[in-house]
This record gives sequence, C-alpha cells and structure tokens, in this order.
Amino acid sequence: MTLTPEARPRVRRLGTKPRKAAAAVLPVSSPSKLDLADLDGMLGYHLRRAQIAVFADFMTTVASSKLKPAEFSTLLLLQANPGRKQADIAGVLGIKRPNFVVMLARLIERGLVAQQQAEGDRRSSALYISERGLALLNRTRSLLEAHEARLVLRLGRLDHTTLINVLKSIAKS
Amino acid sequence: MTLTPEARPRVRRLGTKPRKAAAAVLPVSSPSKLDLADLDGMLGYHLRRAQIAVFADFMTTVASSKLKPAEFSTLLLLQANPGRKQADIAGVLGIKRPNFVVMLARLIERGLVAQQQAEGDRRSSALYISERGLALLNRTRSLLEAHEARLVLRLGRLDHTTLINVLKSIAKS
DNA sequence: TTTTTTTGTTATGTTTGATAACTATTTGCC
DNA sequence: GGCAAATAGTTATCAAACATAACAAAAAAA
Repeated sequence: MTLTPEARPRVRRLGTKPRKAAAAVLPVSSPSKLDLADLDGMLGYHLRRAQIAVFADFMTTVASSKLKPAEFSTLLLLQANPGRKQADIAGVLGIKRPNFVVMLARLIERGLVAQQQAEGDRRSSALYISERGLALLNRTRSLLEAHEARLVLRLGRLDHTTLINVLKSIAKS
Repeated sequence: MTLTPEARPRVRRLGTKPRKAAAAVLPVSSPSKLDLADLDGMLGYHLRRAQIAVFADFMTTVASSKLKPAEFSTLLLLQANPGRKQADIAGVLGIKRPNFVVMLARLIERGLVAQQQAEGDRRSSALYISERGLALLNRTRSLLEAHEARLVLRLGRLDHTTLINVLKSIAKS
C-alpha cells in the first residue's frame, strides 16, 4: 500500500491534554525505560517476543544449512513419517496448502525431498526425504543441540517439558 | 514471486528408498496422527504455535475494537508514557521505525492518537493518546480480561508470572 | 451414476517486515 | 562558531509470509 499524502494527516490533532504533570516531581527519567504498563502482564506480548528471539537464534545457528524453521520441520517430519502426503505435513505445521506447495518446490529443487506418485491414490503425493536431505537434516540437528541447550539455560528452575506442555496446552485452543 | 513452470521440477526425484518397512508390522495408522519426532522437544516450534493461537484468540476477542496487537500495545504504551517519541514506542514493540510510521498514521487517522511538536526538539514527535483512544483502549482492555483469563486456565499449576518471567528471560537473548 | 470431497496446483492479493535514501534538526568536537 | 556525526521522522521500495478463490483430476459417498 502506497500511502498518499492525503491519507496521512499533517495536522497534529490533540485529544487529551498532555499531562507531564507527573514529571514535575520525578524527572520522568527521560530517555530511560518506558513503563510497560499492562503489557507486562500479557502473555501474548511476551510469547511473541520470545518466539521472535528463538527464531532469530535458530536462524543464526543453522545459517550454514540455509534452512528456515518450516523447512527444517518439514525434513524432520518426512524422516519420521516417510510417504505422507502434502496435506498431512502442511497440516501439522499450520501451513496453508498453496503455500506449502511452493516451499516444497524449493526443497525438491535442492534435492532434499522427493515426491512419488502415491500407490492406490493417483492424486496424492507420497513425500520422502532424500539421502542429501537426510544428511543435511542430521547436520542441522546437531547444530540445533546448542540452540536448544542455550534455551534450557534460560529456563531457570522451570522444567523444559513442563514449559512445552504448557505451550501445547495453550496452542490447542 | 510468480513461479515459472521451469522453476518447479515436474520430475519426481527419489533419494532414499521409501521404507514402509516399519508399517508392515504396525499398520502405519494411516490417516492418523503424524510422529512429531524431535519437533516435540523443540521450544521454538511450540512457542510459535502457542503464539499464533494466542494472537488468534486476541483478534477474535477484540474484534469489535478493530485493533491489532501492535496497535493495542501502542495505545497502552502511550497512556502509560504520554509524550514519548515514535522511536521509543517502536523500540519496545520491536517495530522498525519506517513501519511504525504507517501504523501510527492509521491510529491518527482514526483519531486515537495525537502528535505534537516536541518542545525542545523540533525534529521529534511527542505522542499522546486522545480521548477517543483512551475510551477505546479501556473498552478493549476489559474485553481482554476474558482473553487473559482463558490463558491462565491453560497454565495448569504453572504460575502466570513465572511463565512470563521465563519468556522475558528467553526474549532477551 | 451423479454428487461431493479430497489433493495438488495456479494465480493473485494482502499483510508484515526490512532496507536504502533523504531532510531537518540536534549534538559533539575542535 | 563551525563542521562532522548522530538522531528523528519520513518516503519509496522490496521481499517474505500468509490468505483466498478457482480449477482439474481423482476418489469417495450418495
């Protein structure tokens, strides 16, 4: 969306009076930290920030593999569930089928995944991880041990699986 | 990106032999659940799925307010930190300044936020929530109590603030 | 057999996020 | 004071992620 000049009001409107009143007493701690207010108690906010941080760490950790989270997960699932169809894999990953098609195309292009005609059903796929894919998967997996370990360190006294179970419980709403 | 037919290999390649061998014994439980394999132990995966679920619940909960999470957070922060500049707000929310500008423009258009020339610094902004913005914020806030309560139910015996603290700890990596 | 559903696909659109470049202003430094 | 560097907001632009509609082939259900 290209914003037209008309769409962006130049005139500065003012609703509430700016109350810097509180700053009169305590010097507002100007360029310092903001008050997070209710945001600090909202799970969604912290969940999002944590997820972004984890994905970023994932990306730098497996940078050499050139695999994004969804691609890595696909390889993982195909190793554990050979011969499944696109809809199955896309399903667990929460990826819409049309989008899965193009992601899968990249994996096939790189020779990491193979697609066969499923026997018994001539419309569906039957996906398999290739030798190359398996090699890359294992290499990536070992890289990710460090990643996961880094996370566990951040957990303090909270158990890894306890956290995961809570997240699972939240996810299925 | 429009995918050319050439970019998507029609030929189905095959790397590893499809080993349905394991399925010979146990009938593969065909259309049943996939084996999540290592994915089940990875925090990133569950974090993402949980975050998506929470945001979805957020959206339906506050649908009537027509506020997205980032917009709601902006209003919240502006109430608690009146007069701050764009860079400050964008900073805590992890939004790049150019993108914040257009999001802010929508809020101003709707009369929810006002922008004044900051006194003492003629280049920066000084943002304030308007009366309308405050009204909408409060309405939304009360809607969100149900949302947060729904989440707390999912936490089982895990404490709300314990979880948030762990997420905070993960986020600052 | 006819209808409905499923599977993969294409095209397309929308939303989100990231980068580069520019102006105006302020700050730091000599 | 004067100049270089940094900061704030903005624009334009791009790429990635995500969503929807429509379709053909095949299978399943009626």
